[in-house]
Amino acid sequence: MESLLIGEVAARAGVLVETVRFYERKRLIPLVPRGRSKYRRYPAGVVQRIRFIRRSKQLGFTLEEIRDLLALRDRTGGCATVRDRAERKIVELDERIAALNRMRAALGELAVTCADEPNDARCPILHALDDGEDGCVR
Amino acid sequence: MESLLIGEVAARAGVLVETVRFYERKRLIPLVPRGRSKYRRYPAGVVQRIRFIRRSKQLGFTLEEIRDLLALRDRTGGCATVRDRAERKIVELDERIAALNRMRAALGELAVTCADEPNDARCPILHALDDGEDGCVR
DNA sequence: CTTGACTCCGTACCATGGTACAGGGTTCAG
DNA sequence: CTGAACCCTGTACCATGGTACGGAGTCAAG
Repeated sequence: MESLLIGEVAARAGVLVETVRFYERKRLIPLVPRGRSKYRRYPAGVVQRIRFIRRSKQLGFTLEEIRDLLALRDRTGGCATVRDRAERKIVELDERIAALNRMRAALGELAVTCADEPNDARCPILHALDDGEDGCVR
Repeated sequence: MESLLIGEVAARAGVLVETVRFYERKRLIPLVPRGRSKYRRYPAGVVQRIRFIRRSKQLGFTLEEIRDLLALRDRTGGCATVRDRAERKIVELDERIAALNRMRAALGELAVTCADEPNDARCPILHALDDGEDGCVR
């Protein structure tokens, strides 16, 4: 079976060579045997693995979480575990969405107030940022 | 008018002393005159300024954007400009929310499929991450 | 044999928003 | 006068996800 040099892997997966080495350092892709030279010799499957990483990132997983997902992918048989990870991530996404929605709503209200009653001497938005209530002391 | 030492400012604003110095380095709060010693002497208004920063952060502004907002706050009379910044930020928040919603929806679908037809040998989620369509070559 | 393209390693750097020292100086109470 | 508690500067470090670069080795074609 023919093996690929890192540049070929990177090109096929759509990432930079440095990124492939970065993923290796982060243990997302395995350390592969080197030939007589010190060149990495990748099996073709690594390209798929990197694409898996890309898609997982698009779904909001961090590299650390993806390492976990890849481990499940490697040891076939953990469908329920994978689903669990997906569901946890969904909860997290929902929380992030809710947080952004709260910001959005707060800022939307300020913008409306400001649009209704603009006041250069005492802009409603700046005023709210100055005096807003918040649990400041942590 | 009495002035405050940095520790007092930090305590009143609810941040660490290092954070106050950090904000000074980032030019979010002014360089203040020092006394006979080299201690910073802050006017009381700086506490309010730091709270302004905190609240702006809560609304999703970056420190760079907050620097901008503070400049508008300093030169009274830019209510329309402030509103413009707020509206741009709202658009950005909407985009981020939409992106997260897309991730959420995609992952939600995968989780449902996986819950309907779990398969340890070929988990629908892992399978989708392996073969998903995406514009890979950039 | 040389040249160009590729690879290697190690390290530094980017943004973001801080946090944590180390090794000093200052200030105030007792 | 001494010690605690504060302040100073400068630098390094944290996570996140890479990107860039220098200097050296390798490989294939011409």
